[in-house]
Amino acid sequence: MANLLLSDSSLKAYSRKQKSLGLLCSNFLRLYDRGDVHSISLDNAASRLGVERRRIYDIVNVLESVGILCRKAKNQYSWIGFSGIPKALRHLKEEDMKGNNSPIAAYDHSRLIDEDETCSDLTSVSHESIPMMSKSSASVRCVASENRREKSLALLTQNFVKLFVCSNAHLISLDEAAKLLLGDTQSESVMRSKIRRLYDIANVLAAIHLIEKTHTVDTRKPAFRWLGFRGKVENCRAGKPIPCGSNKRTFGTDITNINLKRNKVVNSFDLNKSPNSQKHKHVHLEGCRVEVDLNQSGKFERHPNSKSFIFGPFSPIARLEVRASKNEVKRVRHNWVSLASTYHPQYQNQALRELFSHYKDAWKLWYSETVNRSSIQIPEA
DNA sequence: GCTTCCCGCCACACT
DNA sequence: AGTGTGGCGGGAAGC
Repeated sequence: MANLLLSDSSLKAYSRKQKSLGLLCSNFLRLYDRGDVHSISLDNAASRLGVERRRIYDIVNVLESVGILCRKAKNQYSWIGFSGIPKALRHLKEEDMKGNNSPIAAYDHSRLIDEDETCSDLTSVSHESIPMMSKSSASVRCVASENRREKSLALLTQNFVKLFVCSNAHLISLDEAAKLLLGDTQSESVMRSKIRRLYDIANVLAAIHLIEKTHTVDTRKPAFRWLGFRGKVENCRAGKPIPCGSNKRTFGTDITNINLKRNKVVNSFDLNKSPNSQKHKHVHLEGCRVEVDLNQSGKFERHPNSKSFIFGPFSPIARLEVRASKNEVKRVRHNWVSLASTYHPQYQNQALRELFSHYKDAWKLWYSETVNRSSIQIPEA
């Protein structure tokens, strides 16, 4: 089926870019993000987009995880749209607050939704789903199913999104995300395989502008920046051109990726703002890869021993955001405390639990020795 | 040479 | 048993 694309005479050589998951996702959205679409057939989507079903599964699993779609039945999905994202994100956050961090708790609701569900309220559906899961957990089949679910792209997506929405971090490197989500003691090949999945997820999330792919400032390692949902609904609606400033292709009428290139160099996320205002946006984002300028603002003092801490993915980097107001700085501090207090991922392997525990301890220490001017206490896990 | 990620095999789940 | 779903990793494009 995908070869239909290649049969086009205008396409001389194979190009991976033209078949990317991100591009396919954009076209998928363009196809279905219309007012009159309520139900989506995977077969229909695959044939209209000129790809194999397998690729559609990747997309719908990620989109469903962020509330854009909802599985209705075999081969059938309900279209919720971008308006479903805030609710889904809120749910993930609430779920995290309640301590439902385990991969199992972060259920795959696609399996559990009754066919009669309207999916109009993803949150309520989700909360119903969790107890259903535990009730049936005794069965062998469910154990096997859970095992599979633990590895699912949907769950990985949710946990990936949680890294941002539950910690208020807004820049996480690929390495860090992989370690947090997948563990760092597994074999090289397992890790490599899982990182492939992170790329898959990132490409879809980037296509809906929830994140953008970027690099860490210091090491130039690949990283993901959280753009969040705010203001994205209109800009992301399929069919609307991506404004200037982005090197992403603008989508014309061709829904099947032919002759269209993806450019991952620059993803404009704030499409109507100048570069300067984007800088400012970092402050306004609930961002915690804390772009709070310790050196220039003078609001924090760097502890002489702080360099000895290994903070892991949520390191309080020393780069400062000059324009951060006192309240913002205070809020950021509080966010970090909240992170340490509420983020208790249920890692399966001991080493990863220890790793996270180490990060957390390092953070507590750093916080208490350098910035703790308040009486906020970090409860024990 | 390393990173990124498309592709499709095939195991598992569902009907 | 047939079909749907999706984990997984090989390997090639891209850089």
